[in-house]
Amino acid sequence: MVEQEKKPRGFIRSTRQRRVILEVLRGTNSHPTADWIYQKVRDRLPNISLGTIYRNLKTLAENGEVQELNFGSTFSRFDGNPEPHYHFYCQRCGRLFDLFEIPVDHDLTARAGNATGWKVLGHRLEFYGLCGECAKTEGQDGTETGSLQNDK
Amino acid sequence: MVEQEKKPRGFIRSTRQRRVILEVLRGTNSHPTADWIYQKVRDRLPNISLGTIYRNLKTLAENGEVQELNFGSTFSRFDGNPEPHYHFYCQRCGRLFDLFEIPVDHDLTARAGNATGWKVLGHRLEFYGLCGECAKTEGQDGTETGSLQNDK
DNA sequence: ATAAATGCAAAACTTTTGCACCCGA
DNA sequence: TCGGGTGCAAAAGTTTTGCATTTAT
Repeated sequence: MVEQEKKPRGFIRSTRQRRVILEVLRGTNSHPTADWIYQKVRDRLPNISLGTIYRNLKTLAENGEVQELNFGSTFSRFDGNPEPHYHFYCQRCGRLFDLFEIPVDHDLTARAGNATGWKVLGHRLEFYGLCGECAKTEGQDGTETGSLQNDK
Repeated sequence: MVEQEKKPRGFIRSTRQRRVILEVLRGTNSHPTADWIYQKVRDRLPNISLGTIYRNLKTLAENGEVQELNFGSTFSRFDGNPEPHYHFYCQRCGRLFDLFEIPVDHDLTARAGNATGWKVLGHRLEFYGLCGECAKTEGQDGTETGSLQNDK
């Protein structure tokens, strides 16, 4: 039950559902959940099913069109930007931000390979703390940012 | 339903269940799942319930006794070593290894704070690829490399 | 034509929770 | 004593899957 490596499909069809899912995901930088994407896509394709959302997100991730992120939660979030980059997670409001300011350090991957002798292909890096908005209100209750946290 | 910041409890009791869970987790470097821990603990406490495992793992994590890891899967793995360190995930066999060879770079956290102006408290870093054993047998069973987003 | 993709619903899995009872400090 | 902890079972939340049907190529 551990998630293994995934192999890209031979060829993948261009379906209306797949196209809309990709457009929705490319059109936000909020790193949404599958269910959030489902709700958005339903505005344009009312009959789409949640299973199709999941199947397509998996296919798109396997083909490098989107990224699946599994930081600090029981559910996945998706990133429409397939380019490797780092993230920042606000542990107060729960939002996930791109952190383009720190460039991806490919040397780090190489160093890990040299240090272990293994085939290290890449790395994932996520920062955490309080985002600008939440840092301002630090010390206050913290449950009052509820409107922001539910991206789903 | 995004996981928020957790505040340590005032004081936590030392119960038989909590003690055994911690011993089991400290006694392995395999970064096990809650269910694996449950099976192990049951050898010594046959009546323990899975709910108690989860409640204690959460409490222990909140108090800095263990770490919860959420890399690349829908379920959590736990690390009995509370000291910050990096990990390596083998995408072939699914095992998660400690990577003590690369020391934690606290400067990275500081750089992210400077770059964003936010309150960056730390970071999580995980490498992925093929471990020594799996690299040897690469290409044997149709499990291809390169499906995940590699560094370029 | 035919293999991939979809919709629907059920199932699988992981994790949380309500509640009565128990136990450690 | 008494509030935290436990066991049990049910529920919640996320993701996967079987199957008949549709659709892209």
